[in-house]
Amino acid sequence: MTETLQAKALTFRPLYLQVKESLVRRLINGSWQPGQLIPSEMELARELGVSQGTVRKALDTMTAENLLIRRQGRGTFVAEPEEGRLLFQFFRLVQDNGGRSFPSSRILRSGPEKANRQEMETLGLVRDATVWRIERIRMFGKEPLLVETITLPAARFPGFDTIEEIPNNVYRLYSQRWGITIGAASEKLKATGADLRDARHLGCRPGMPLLHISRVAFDLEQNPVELRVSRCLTEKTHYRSELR
Amino acid sequence: MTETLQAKALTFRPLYLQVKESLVRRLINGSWQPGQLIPSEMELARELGVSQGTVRKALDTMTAENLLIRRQGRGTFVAEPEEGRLLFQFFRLVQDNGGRSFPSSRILRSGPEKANRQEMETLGLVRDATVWRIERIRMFGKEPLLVETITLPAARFPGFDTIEEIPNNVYRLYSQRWGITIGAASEKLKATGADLRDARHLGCRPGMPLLHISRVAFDLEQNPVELRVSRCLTEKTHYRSELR
DNA sequence: CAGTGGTCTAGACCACGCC
DNA sequence: GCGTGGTCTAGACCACTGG
Repeated sequence: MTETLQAKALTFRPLYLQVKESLVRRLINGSWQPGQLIPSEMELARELGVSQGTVRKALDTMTAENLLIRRQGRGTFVAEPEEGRLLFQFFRLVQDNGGRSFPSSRILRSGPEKANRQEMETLGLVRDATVWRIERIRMFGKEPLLVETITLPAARFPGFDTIEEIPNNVYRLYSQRWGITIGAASEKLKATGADLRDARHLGCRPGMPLLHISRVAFDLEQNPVELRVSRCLTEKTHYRSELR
Repeated sequence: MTETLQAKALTFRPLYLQVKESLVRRLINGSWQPGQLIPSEMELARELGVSQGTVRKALDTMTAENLLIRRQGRGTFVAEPEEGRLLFQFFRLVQDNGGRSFPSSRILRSGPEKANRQEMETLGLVRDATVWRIERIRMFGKEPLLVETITLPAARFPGFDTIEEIPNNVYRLYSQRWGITIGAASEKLKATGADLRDARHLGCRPGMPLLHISRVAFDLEQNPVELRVSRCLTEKTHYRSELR
């Protein structure tokens, strides 16, 4: 770290941010795997040639971003994509009765396609780029909850078409198979009426009000890597948003 | 602060949290007003008999909760309810074209009522408690955006009925008139069809899909103080949710 | 009991805003 | 130039975990 000391007053970057980036790089390039115990503050401080306090500040900001989990007396661990509570970090649909179970999935279609205009724009693709497009229904027990379309840039997910069975938890798959960690997402919500396809899949009448959620998910480097459009029944379920 | 040193190993509370609570109390009881410059870290440290670092940690957590705004070189200020960006902390509706202007309001009705079941439960009221209920339309220019009902416990907002004109920004009113600062809110979103009343006010057909948002807002002590139900057209507007 | 993260302190220097 | 918050360091002690 000492050799990267900045020129004074120009392009000042705090040391702890440089440390943080160096550590995030280890997450990105996979040298630190999800669930793994990382070295202690003292070890990292020695290794990087900075004080323990500076390492701590870097680790604290990463913890605040849900990249790490710190446990007093045990150590600092790489957060697992969608484990435990984190499972619900990106899943905001809650049953009205308070239950927060996780819906199962049934794949409708899956395969390579040409990106449409919306996909090109949100995922930053060139014209006619290939994407993997997955359509599935998600349900609580036997009750259909939503139908969704997931779009992935084929270039970032090579060999996706060779996956034998697409799991319910795809973020975990992205991490395990391609080392892609979803760090943030941005959702746009609208109310819309069910079209004929929605109605068929969800077992409702056409025109039924649906919650339309379009999500762009970003990797640790802030690149958009997934577009997901969900159309959701909200008779027994709602979307929960906490404003802080 | 020294006289409140805790008994060892029992009910351990970090010093900086005690400091934080002591400072939050100044916000609650109004001795620090919105927009005001508060004493510097050094002054607070001296006054409370702790180190500057401990004060800093307290101030940092309060800043993270949007209670304070720190500006290097200038000082630390009490956040103004719904000022600048904070205006949009609790306003998640964005125009599809990217505009984030703030809709105007037209009051439909306003007055005292008996709390209904939902209001009793979410606001923690006794049976037949009096509430203020305000109904209004909000619009971008001449285009109706939503109709909403705001419910306030009369006990927490004495004299609300004497307000000559209810402003667009009610959170600022709560703060100025009753010293009640909204610190957090929780929203439940559903898709629903417009009823006859919605249709009349919003100028749409009955059955039109609407975004139904029901919000409970909390003061700095985590008491629920406002229930707000909004029914929103989403043809040119969407609800934005950032997942981090 | 050793090792980890969590808290607390004290002091130095830096970047920023304002006069 | 001065005062503010922001960074960085070093060291001490505390609370928690697991062997």
